[in-house]
Amino acid sequence: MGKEQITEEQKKVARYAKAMGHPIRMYVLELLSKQSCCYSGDLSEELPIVKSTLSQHLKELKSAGLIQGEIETPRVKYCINKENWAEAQQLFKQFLKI
Amino acid sequence: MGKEQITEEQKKVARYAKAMGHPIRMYVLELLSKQSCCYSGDLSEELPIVKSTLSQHLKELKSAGLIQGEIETPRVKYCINKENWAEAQQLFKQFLKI
DNA sequence: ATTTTTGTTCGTGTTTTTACGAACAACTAG
DNA sequence: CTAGTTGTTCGTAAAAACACGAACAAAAAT
Repeated sequence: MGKEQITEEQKKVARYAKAMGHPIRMYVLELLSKQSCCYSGDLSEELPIVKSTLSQHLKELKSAGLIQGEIETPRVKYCINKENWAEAQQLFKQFLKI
Repeated sequence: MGKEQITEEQKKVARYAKAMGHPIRMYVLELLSKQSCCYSGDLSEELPIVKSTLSQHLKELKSAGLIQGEIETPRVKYCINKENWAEAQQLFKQFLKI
């Protein structure tokens, strides 16, 4: 077994891909990438999961850097993290050669 | 909590993304998408994992439909699954709007 | 000062993922 | 027939992902 050949870029794409690797999270990302923002409650109404589970998925997307949350008491407004979203677009574009 | 709003396309992209969601698998996919084919042994030499673990990752990629293996005794030649790779390209392109 | 609203966090349990080494399978070479 | 080569599968273990309900937190409304 040789030395590590895996690049930082590959790690980054893998990290983003992992965050995208669940239907619920894909749904959220697709929605946010279209309209840029929404409230957690709106998602909760549409999706077949309890709010605590949704909260976990949003946390996962946040920790991957793909979204960000802003408190607007008593609600939380979630938006695409534009900077990282752009990076993800770029990385996937390169990777997929599209 | 409302009805299931998640589309089949979102499930498909999530499935592909999940398969891409590990650095080792990203490495393999990127290599195969460039040169179309390679032997398992070549990968094993380059990557910092034991062969059984590599075999598991290849199995995962295969079950996601992104690669396919062909026995060339005593070796196994792995290639991109062109049809599904094209579908993945298409789906990500749509999803990322790139 | 309560109650209500909106989400997060915590505790729990189940399932899946990841990784390793040993054992096995299939075919070739000596 | 016995080595050797190349990968897969099996057995195992540890970590992470996923989902739920209960409890909690923060601010607004009554």
